Amino acid sequence: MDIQNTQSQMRKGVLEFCILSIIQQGEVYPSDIVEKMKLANLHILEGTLYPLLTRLKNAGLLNYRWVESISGPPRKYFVMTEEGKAAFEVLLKTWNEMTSAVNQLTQVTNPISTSEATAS
Amino acid sequence: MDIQNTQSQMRKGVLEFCILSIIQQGEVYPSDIVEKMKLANLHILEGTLYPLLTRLKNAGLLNYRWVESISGPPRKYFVMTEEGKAAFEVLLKTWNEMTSAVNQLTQVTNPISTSEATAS
DNA sequence: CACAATACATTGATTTACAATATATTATAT
DNA sequence: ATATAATATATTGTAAATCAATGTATTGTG
Repeated sequence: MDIQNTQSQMRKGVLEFCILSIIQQGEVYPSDIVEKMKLANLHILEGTLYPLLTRLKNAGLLNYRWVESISGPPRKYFVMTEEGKAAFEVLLKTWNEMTSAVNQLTQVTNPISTSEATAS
Repeated sequence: MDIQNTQSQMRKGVLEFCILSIIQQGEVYPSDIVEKMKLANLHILEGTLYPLLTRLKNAGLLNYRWVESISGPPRKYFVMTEEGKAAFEVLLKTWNEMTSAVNQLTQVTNPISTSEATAS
C-alpha cells in the first residue's frame, strides 16, 4: 500500500461522473473520451471504458448511434438520455456537497464546530 | 447499476485521505473516526475501517498506543508518523489538483461558496 | 456468575479497474 | 485478390477493496 494507490482511488471515484459530464457536453465516441480524460490528467484505459459505457447504457443513462468513419470501422457515438441528464444533475450536486465536506474536514484551521453534534 | 452506486464510489475514493486528515488533527480511536466521518456525511463501517487502519499502520503512515477506558476494553489511539504527515501533504495536493480538474471538466461556472479555496 | 455494552478483528461475497488479448472493419500496397 | 496496418469495439482473468455478517475479548452490573 502506497500513496499512489490512494491517489488512484481518488480518481476512480469520479470516473463515471466525469464521463457522463463529457457526454453531456456533446456526442463523443470512446476515443474522444479517452483523449478528454487524458487532458484532465484523469487517465482511463479502453478495458475500463467499454464495460463502463455498457453499464451506463444498460442503466438507461446513455444511448448510442453508429456513425461511419472515413478512416476505419464505424464508431459508436454516445449521447445522454433524459434519465441520464437527470442523473448527472444529482451527481453534480453530490460532487459539490462531497468536495465541500472533504474540504471542511481536511483543510480546517479551526476545529470542526459541531453545533449540531448531538447524539445519534 | 444506479446512481447511488456512483455516489458511493465518489465517497470511497476519499476515505483514506479523510481518515489521515482526521488522525492528523489529533489522536483518535476508531469509534471517533466513525463519528467524525458520519458528521461529514461520509459513512464508514468498522469492517472497512479496521483493515484500512492496519494497512496505513503497516505502510508506516500511522502508529497507535493503547489507552485504558473507564467503560470498556482498552482503545487503540492512532497518531500520524512523520512519514504519514508527508504522505498527507502529497494527498492534499492531489486532492486540490483533482477537484480543480474535475470542476473544469464538468464546467462548473460557479465556484463552491462554502470554502475559501484559493490554493495551488 | 450470567448478561449487556464496548471495542478490536476476520471472513466471504461482490464489485470494478486494469492488463492482456480477441474480434471486426477499412484502407493501402503488392 | 490477398496480406498488412490502422482503427475501433469487446471480452477475459487477476487483484484490490468495501461491506455485511460474524467472531473474539474485556469491563461493568445485577
